[in-house]
Amino acid sequence: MMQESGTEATSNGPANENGGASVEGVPREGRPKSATPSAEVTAADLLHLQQHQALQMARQILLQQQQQSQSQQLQSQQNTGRKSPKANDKQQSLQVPVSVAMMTPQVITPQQMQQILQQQVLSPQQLQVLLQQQQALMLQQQQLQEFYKKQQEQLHLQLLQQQQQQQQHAGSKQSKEQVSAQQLAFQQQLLQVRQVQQQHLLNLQRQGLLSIQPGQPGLPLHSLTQGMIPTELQQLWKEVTNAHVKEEHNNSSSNNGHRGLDLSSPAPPKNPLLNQHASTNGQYMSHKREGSTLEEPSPHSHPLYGHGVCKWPGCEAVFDDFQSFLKHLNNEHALDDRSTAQCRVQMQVVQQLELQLAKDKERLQAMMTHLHVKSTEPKATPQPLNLVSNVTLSKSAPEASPPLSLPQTPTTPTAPLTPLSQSHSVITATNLHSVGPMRRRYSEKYNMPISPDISQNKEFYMNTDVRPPFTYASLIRQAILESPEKQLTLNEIYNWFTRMFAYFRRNAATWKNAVRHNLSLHKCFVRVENVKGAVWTVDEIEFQKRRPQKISGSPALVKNIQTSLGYGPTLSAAFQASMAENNIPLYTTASIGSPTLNSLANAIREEMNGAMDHGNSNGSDSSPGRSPLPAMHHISVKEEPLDPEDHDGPLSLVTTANHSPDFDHHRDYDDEQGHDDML
DNA sequence: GGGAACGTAAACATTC
DNA sequence: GGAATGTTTACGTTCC
Repeated sequence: MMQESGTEATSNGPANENGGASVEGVPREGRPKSATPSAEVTAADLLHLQQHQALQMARQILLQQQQQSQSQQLQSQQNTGRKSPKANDKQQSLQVPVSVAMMTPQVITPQQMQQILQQQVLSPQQLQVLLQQQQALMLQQQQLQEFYKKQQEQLHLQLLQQQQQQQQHAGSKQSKEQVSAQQLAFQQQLLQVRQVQQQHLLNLQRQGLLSIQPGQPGLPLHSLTQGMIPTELQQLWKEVTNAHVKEEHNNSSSNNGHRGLDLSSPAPPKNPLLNQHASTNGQYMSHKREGSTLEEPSPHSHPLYGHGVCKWPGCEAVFDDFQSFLKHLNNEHALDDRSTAQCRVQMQVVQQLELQLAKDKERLQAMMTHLHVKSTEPKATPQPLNLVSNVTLSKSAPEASPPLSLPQTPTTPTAPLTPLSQSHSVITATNLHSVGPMRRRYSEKYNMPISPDISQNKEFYMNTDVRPPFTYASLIRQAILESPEKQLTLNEIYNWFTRMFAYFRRNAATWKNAVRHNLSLHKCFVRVENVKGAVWTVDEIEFQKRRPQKISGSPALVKNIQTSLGYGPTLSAAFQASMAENNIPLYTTASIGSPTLNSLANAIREEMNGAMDHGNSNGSDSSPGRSPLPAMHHISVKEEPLDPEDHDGPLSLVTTANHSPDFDHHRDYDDEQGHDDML
């Protein structure tokens, strides 16, 4: 009735339980983004801490150097009495900008820090990796510190020598040059530290440990991802060197030796960026080809120009002609801090996308591997015939729950392990979400048990909205037989459906009606009045009786088994080609797992024999046309040429086993009559 | 092509 | 009276 749709919302059991399952399923994929920023240490924090430590250390060293130099100058001044007080003031003024310059990049406002904290939340794993790399970096800094100490000692020695010279008659100019040279060396070392930091940071970014949100070109990017960008370094260096230059100029000295360093000079705008890229990320140049954007692009195309729109991130300015765009590009997107930051952002975006792509590729590969499909990469390996035979058999006897197969159990919802059919063995994007009617019905045919499949692919069915390839009758039976008392109320059957299959968590009106319809329609389902109401049980005899067709008695199947090495007529050419192209080892021994072919064959033989023995003692349910005996003989015959190294062999065996009668009945039903159909 | 099994929809009755 | 449950019929599809 149409009331189903109305009752679904208020449905007692199914809706509640279903809702619970659904709710559980949703947060499963949730990501711990809700963690409070203050509760976790971010990469930015670590980086700032590290930078702060390094700069503090460097500043102290510089201060010590300058203080030493200053004290010695004072000493020499006191000794010689030549130095004027002005010179002393200037010498003091020298150290101030250095200190300021060293401190400036470390200044972060609380708002910025909060922004950083909100954006740069790391997981514990990422934090651990980050800490390890931070430790390595700190080690480098320690080495650098040792180097600085050595430098300081050398400087001290030189100053002592200089002092001796001064005592003789030399002026203080040489001392200043020595200090400048030492500071120059220090700055070079500092640059190296920065480069190491940047490289380290980029590595972190590449590893996904540090993600910079696009559209935040402010301080987080400015001071975190780049550590200290070249402009800052230039500023720092300029302040240091200009002080010297100024002082030396004031002292009428001409010493341009340290100005030969590129960074010391106010370089034209292009160079710093290029240098920055070259120094911080060599790959960036090749990937982004940033230099090309600064160069004269080809007249007809430009990476940043398309459809009359500037493709610079966040720009989207429209231009009538290319020249206007070029003018705009050179004017609006010239090299400055903003453009640099935007480049960084874009680099982050690209890196994140690449990372995501790599992850998705890996996931796809894992999925394909799990599904025994070799992805989209064309394979020249021809598909063995056994595969084709397997497919044929699978199609002929689709529902197959191999009693010995598939030892692994999926822990994640990927795809059903149990071979079911050609359409379910190979999960594709189209059939994964098959929402149509059950076009493939397997469990009903040949009395294949569905319990192995359900148990093995429980996670898959529970979490994936894919229609289980079983008939309603089989599912109902399974639900009932899984119950402790082998009886369930209708509502409990509903619950089982919704609990076990994500697919049945929707369209309840349809499938519930079908369940009721099946319960009433099939004689195998017996309604029993119970204390707590009516319950449904399964009459196994009737259940086995229901299908007087197929498998053993099916000439087609027998033919398929006999000619299992041939291409089955039911196998579409396209599917064959696809299988061959993708080298899909559907149910080879590799997919089966541990059992060797011989042991597998023996096991199947034993199962068959046992089943036949069982069936011989109970011929009540056997129809002449359903005897699986011919199939058994075929199995034996097919098994003969099996060679453990022959890849053609096992599949026929496996497939035969796959659609062999209900082995699982041994386990599920204490072998009551699970093999009746076989005879 | 026919029969069987199955899925789906629906009408109707019964029970709670 | 409404919802849940159970029965039955009809029809289309798939498979053999």
